Amino acid sequence: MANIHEVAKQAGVSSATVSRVLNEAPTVTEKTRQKVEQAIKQLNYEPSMLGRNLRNSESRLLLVLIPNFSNPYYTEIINGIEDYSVEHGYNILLCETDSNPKRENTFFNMVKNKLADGIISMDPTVNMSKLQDLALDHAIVMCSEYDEYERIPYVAIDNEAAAYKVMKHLIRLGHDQIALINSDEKFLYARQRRKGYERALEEFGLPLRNELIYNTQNLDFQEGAQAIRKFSQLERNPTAAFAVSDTLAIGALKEVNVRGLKVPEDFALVGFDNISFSNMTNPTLTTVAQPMYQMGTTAASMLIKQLQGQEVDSIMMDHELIIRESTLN
Amino acid sequence: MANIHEVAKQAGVSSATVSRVLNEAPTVTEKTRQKVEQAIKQLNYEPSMLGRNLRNSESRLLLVLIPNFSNPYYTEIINGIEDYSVEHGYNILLCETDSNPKRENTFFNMVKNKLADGIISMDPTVNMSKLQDLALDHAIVMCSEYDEYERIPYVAIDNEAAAYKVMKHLIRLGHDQIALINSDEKFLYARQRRKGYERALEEFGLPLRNELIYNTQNLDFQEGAQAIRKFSQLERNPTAAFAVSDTLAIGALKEVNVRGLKVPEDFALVGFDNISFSNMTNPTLTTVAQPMYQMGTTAASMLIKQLQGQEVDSIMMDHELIIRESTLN
DNA sequence: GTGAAAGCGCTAACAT
DNA sequence: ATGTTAGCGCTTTCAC
Repeated sequence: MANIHEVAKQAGVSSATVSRVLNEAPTVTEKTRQKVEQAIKQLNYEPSMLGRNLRNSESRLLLVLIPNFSNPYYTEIINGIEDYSVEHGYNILLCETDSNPKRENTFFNMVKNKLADGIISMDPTVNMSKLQDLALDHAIVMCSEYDEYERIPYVAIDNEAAAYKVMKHLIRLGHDQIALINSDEKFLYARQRRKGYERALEEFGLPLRNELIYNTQNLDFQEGAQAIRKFSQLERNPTAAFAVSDTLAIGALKEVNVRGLKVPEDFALVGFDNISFSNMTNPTLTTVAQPMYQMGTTAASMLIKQLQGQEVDSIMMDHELIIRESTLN
Repeated sequence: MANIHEVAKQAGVSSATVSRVLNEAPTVTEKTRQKVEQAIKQLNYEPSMLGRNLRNSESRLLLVLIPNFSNPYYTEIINGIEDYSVEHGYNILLCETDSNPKRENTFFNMVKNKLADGIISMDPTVNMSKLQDLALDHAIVMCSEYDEYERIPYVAIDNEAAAYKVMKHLIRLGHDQIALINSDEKFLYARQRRKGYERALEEFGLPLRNELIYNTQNLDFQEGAQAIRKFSQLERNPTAAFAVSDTLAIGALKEVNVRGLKVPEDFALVGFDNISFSNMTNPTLTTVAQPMYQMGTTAASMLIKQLQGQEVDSIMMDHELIIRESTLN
């Protein structure tokens, strides 16, 4: 592969001029530009990003941290990030951390190493203090999950309000024994959704029964099914459940079906995230939708603004309760 | 952020020595090494990959091309690629082409530009001739979908044999009106699976009815549902369908349910890919499993071997028919 | 309007 | 065992 000097030689100009043509500098004569462009074609030349990046000390690469590729929740957000970034001359590198600190470190180092310009973290398991250190002299944005102390700008939804809205919906349908299938409460969103759950109970004068709250290890289908099995051992069974993830709700739905109960007649179910499968289950699943694509574009725009030296503020996005068959009355 | 020279100065050595320490060269005295390591700590130094990569003219970054993030089919393969790559000192960049030639070009250029070392393409819509051009002087491997003319090494399964196996299973259950929900036959895998479908019909003496073959635009749920609607208008309805993707099968299942037919009693259904959700549907879905994770590690190992200058051969992996509720008799 | 030359941060060949 | 030096490919200041 030819380099800039060979092109310069071929065109009978200096490498500086070739560089000017590449960067569309306005000072180049039309004639020179044509000579250079011809040489570029002839030699099939492609400028090396590596050289350019080293010189400019930027890589135009953005890192997107997610715990794993398997959760469909992230796909639309990623689409938003990708579209916005590409449109603004950045590429994104999707980084699966597997909640593995070592792996996470690799990605942090890429930023320190100048191999990437900034990070959008959607990983709830991220090492917050390390991320904050990094944020001291690098562009960082959080998406969905965020820093409670607000030292890193984020885009997210009001999880407590969303959970409250779900509960209100179920309570209005007449349910008074509503289970919560929550993820590990080390995650901020889990704590927030639980808060919304509890606030609704309180406001509607329903008792809080701790045995109706099940905390899962992860968001796999199996965990949702496991929650239902656990609840079935109670003396007084719940008649509805709010799962903080569609994947959990789908696993729960499966188990409820297996047990011969009818949804929504015998048991009502609500998920969270509005993943595409949630509309394919039988019955279809009531869930909370976040404006995922828009969250993605917003996060990307915040990051790129940071890279341009601007200050950015955190943003709360709207959410929406989507009522489907699993909670019809 | 400090550079290698400042570290050298701080440690009272030359930058070459610092480089030696960084690269664990065996010729450095223990004493010198300690001095250097201390200086590195003091200055909080991180070597710049950019400088290193430029010098070594490699980026240790691998591109993985997929048409879109939304298809869960790819996740396990990607996990395999990622694990193997990271273990061998490479990072992967997940590239969504959206079947968009412009986007695709961006990624090809990254390889030409030395921003990435090689490509694993899982995109059936990839521009094969451009990819072949690139393969002339760059490391390329295909996964799942491949080059019919075998100019680019691939890892894949025997699609025709898999389709044949599915059909044999359905025929043995007594079905003689079996529909095929196929994707666009511009894709090699679609042509191969159709071939298996037709071969089975022929070998078991069943007539080929063209109206029982529905070609979809994409693999969305809706297309699967649409296929069922189309079949329902026929005078003689099929009693079973083989969908070349679980997503299509799940959409079809939904529509069959909506129409009040029972699966598998009234209608049998088989998918392809064994995505995790295929075991969560009601009834669970019979499908064909590919050794996805292993396909990923294999593809990555082939690519890295290429980068090391070795010749590699294409590999056919095994597949397995997983019989679940949707085809019980 | 264009060229010469320095330098981004690193590594490797060569010299000591 | 360590230092000196050149150069990977590019951009940009400074001359002209």
